[in-house]
Amino acid sequence: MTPGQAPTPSDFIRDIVAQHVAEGRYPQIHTRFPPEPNGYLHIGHAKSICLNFGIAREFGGVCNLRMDDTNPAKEDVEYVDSIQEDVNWLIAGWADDRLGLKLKGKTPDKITSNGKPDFYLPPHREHAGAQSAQLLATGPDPQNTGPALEPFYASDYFGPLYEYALALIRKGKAYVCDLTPDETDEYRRQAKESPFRNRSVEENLDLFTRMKQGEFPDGHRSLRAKIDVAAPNVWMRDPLLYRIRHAEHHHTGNQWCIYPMYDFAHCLSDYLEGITHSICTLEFEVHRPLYDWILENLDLPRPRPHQYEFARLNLGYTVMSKRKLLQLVNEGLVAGWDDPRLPTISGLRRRGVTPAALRNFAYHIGITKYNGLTDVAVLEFAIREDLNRHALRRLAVLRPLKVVITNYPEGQTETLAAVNNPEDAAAGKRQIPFSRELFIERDDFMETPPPRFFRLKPGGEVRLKYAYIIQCQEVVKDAAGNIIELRCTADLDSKTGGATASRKVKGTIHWVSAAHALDIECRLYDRLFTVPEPDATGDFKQHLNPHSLEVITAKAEPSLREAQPEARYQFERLAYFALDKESTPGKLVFNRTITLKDTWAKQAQQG
RNA sequence: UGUCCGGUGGUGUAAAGGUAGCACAAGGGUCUUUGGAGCCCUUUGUCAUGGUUCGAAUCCAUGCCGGACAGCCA
Repeated sequence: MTPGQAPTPSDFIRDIVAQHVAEGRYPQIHTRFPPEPNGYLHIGHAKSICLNFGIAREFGGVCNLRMDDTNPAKEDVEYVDSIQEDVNWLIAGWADDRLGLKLKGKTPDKITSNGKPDFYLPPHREHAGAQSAQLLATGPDPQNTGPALEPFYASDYFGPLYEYALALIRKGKAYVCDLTPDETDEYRRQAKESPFRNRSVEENLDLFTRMKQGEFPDGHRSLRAKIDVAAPNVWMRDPLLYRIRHAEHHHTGNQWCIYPMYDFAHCLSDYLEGITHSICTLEFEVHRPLYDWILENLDLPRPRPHQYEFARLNLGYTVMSKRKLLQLVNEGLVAGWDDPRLPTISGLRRRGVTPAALRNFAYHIGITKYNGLTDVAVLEFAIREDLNRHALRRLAVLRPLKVVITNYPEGQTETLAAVNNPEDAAAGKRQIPFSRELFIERDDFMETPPPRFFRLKPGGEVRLKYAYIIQCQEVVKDAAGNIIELRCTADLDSKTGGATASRKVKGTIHWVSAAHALDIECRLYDRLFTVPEPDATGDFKQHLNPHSLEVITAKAEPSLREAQPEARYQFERLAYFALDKESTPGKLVFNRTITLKDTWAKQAQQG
């Protein structure tokens, strides 16, 4: 969907935000997108990005990008970098002016709000529009004197978070527990109080300080909220707030050996940044009472954020969990996180899917609390819709069959005008060479065709796109009986402007001039799995599609030599393609993004 | 098992007590120098049973079905 003409989406979360805006509840709407840097972003994250940035965009707000990095064991800067790149790519030209960033290295300010001590870290205000996206993607521009910006990091809040933990202890609302992990689980299951639950404030303070100082090994003590061990919601049964991890953190190094849990860190990170609407997926619904409890039990002087949940995306014929994606990558079942068969944002990008198509997809699937399975056809439609409007048309033959035009002079070449995009007159025209020897698609010829086969057959006529009507006179075979060449005659008056140009023939096929054709590598991708729900039962890997990638050498019209990485191409009558990052001038490599709809294939299949 | 959340054509989503609509998919037609795109048409739905009401997808009750959670992961 092109920016500006997109209809404004409507869903239950936007309804809530709209109501808050109407009530004037907040000076500005502030959302956030908080991935954990422990894997690459996928199309499910794209849904969330479109929601959070979309809301910021539609209601004049800001959306912070935040690394939710409270677990040093799983996180890595590689992921931080990829997340920034993917977010930047997806929102560029659409919501990049809503992107909330902060000055590099900045941590929350200790301020006074409404007469009380407070911590606060608002987005840097000076950045605007594409500049911020640029900074995010590539770091500071040497020509730009502006400050370097970076995303927010939950790990930048470890200091304030520690203070909040202390405050909870002082209020008698948190305690240090010596139970082992297994014991803790068992006690919680049985709704039993920890024997350490009623330690004095002084003892808790002492123990927690010593936890921080590194006196105890991993797992030997934890900080727990003192709520209700018999609460029906298990998350309220004295949940852990802090655990001991003697591990190096990608962002804070060796500064800490205690790390806050998600529940403690997330609500307070939202608060610190001034988030108004904290939107997450359904699995956090049962955590909401805890989210609220923590914020309510600290004396926070500014308005508290609130959490809202929506259903995560499930898409047919793929897997979405980071664990499974990581497994595919680590076991070499795909060629890295940006393998074009993966539903990762980087994979989709490499495959040739555009940000607009992804945003359009997000618009079409909507936002609800119903946990369903979205048909891949919806994604495919969104991709085709965008590519159809913008892709440049080119002629290429994937599986070549030689054709000789016997009445066309040997050695003669002429150039024919071809339309770049019938959907967009402004895309102009290009020249393509024609000569006596051509390649056509093997599929476009059948010696004994079924009824309604409108392509070339012995004695039959067909239009060569942008060129002549030809008639097949002779089928040449090798000793084994394979068709190796077709000898045809052309109606030399039938090209555009000619006497017989308007003659009606049923079929039109694509072609390339043999002498001028470029050899290009085409990577033909198909769905990664053979079943709609690979992870429904058993091992998802047993459903991998063995034919998810086929590499072929195709023959292409010479203008493709100038193919651009950011451009999209439609090889007419076949599919959309985009240049792969491994392409070089000496060896052009194209990824098939998606095939054209093929009603003939469907018809042929049905018999 | 407990807690929470859901259930509208094949799929995804609208309808805030008043004509069940949209998109994708499927089928048919039209057009076409892409069997693409476009345009037109068609099929298919409120989980069940009661209740409230002039009127229920919507409110209430019960039942049924599905999902999430029950990590010192997020």
